[in-house]
Amino acid sequence: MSSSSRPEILRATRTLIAKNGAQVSLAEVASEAGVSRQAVYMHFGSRAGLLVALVRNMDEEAGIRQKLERALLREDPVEAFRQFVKGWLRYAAEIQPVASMLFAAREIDPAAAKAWEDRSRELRAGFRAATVRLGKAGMLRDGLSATSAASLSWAICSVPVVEQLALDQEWSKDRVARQLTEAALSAITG
Amino acid sequence: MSSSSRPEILRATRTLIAKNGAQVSLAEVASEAGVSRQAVYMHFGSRAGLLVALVRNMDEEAGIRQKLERALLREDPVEAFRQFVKGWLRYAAEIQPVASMLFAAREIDPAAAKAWEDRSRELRAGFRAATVRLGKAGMLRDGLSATSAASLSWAICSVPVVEQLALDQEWSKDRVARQLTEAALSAITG
DNA sequence: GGACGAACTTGACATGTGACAAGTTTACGG
DNA sequence: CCGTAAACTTGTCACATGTCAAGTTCGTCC
Repeated sequence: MSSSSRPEILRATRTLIAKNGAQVSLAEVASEAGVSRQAVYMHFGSRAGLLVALVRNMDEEAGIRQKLERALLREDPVEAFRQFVKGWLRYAAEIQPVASMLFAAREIDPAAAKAWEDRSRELRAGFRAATVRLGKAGMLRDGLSATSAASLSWAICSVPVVEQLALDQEWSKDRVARQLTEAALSAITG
Repeated sequence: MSSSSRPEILRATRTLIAKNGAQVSLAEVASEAGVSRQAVYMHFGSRAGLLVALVRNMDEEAGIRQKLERALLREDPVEAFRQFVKGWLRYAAEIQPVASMLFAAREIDPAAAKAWEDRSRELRAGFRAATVRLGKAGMLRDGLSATSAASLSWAICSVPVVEQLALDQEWSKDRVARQLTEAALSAITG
């Protein structure tokens, strides 16, 4: 058995979440993937583990990391920040259903909490790279360090906010991305 | 049986959440309240129903609605917005554990989703009262209606953001409130 | 070709949520 | 004092998550 059913399980999960939203049981996933329920536990340990793996999988498929790193190469620090944030927000809107499930699972599952924490830290590091450059250009608000500005802008642009806005205003993903980008920029610059 | 055990169940829930966080089963709650598990279902219908009732209960106890309405009485629209938002944020930090549980429950429980939605609408109306006045004073950013500004600032000041920042930065509740207030204000004004 | 190990299956069990049915207690109005 | 209705109990069931144990089926290495 050289081929693992892991990718098949991930595919099945995505299909079912796309179809049914959060109401997806692991038994359904297993059935859709054509494996036993236990196989899911073998590969992913828990529901949260499956969601974490799914997010990572989507990250890689979208090449989001490279895209965001490329955004940071811009010379103008403001443009670098804008492109970075906009890139993240557009992607955030896409993964929102899965990310929200993970965010919710975090409440009761310590493993999910840790996974979310790790992911947050990574992204915050990206935001920080952008805010450090804004700081060097003397553009951050008084009393705001690059680190604090990174936390602040990251929190403002996090998945729950994107979700909330999408529901509230029925804005397009693009409109949400544009509005939040400008909001984050004004929030941390003078 | 003139006295209902409803308040007792709410009290027990609060106690247990304060002690154990989100890992609280309804059986534990019932036991702590000295009633049967079914009694909890009689009064609140579901786990989500219990959380909704608990949040409403805390709202009333804190008199948050009156406090926020009072903030809106300020003459200066900027000060009214600041006081309103700061008032909300300080309270949000207090109810954060319960509110986060409700937010998470929303993913799988339609009743929780609706309850959250209702609550959001109420608060957004408050934000809107503040942004309308900013709009009349010509202080909103170009292309931003009072309604959009309300959604935006409300999303930026929502419970998950408060939670994220508190975790990220280990800022005090007050510091989170101050930073987010200024962030929201800059985000919607020119 | 036979032993070994990884991937996977079947089956069982513990715990939590939520629904349902059939009782019991208690206050209260007639 | 009796009947009724609300509040509550006990007991049971379906279903989801997560864990454990004992198989089976492969490919692979010697």
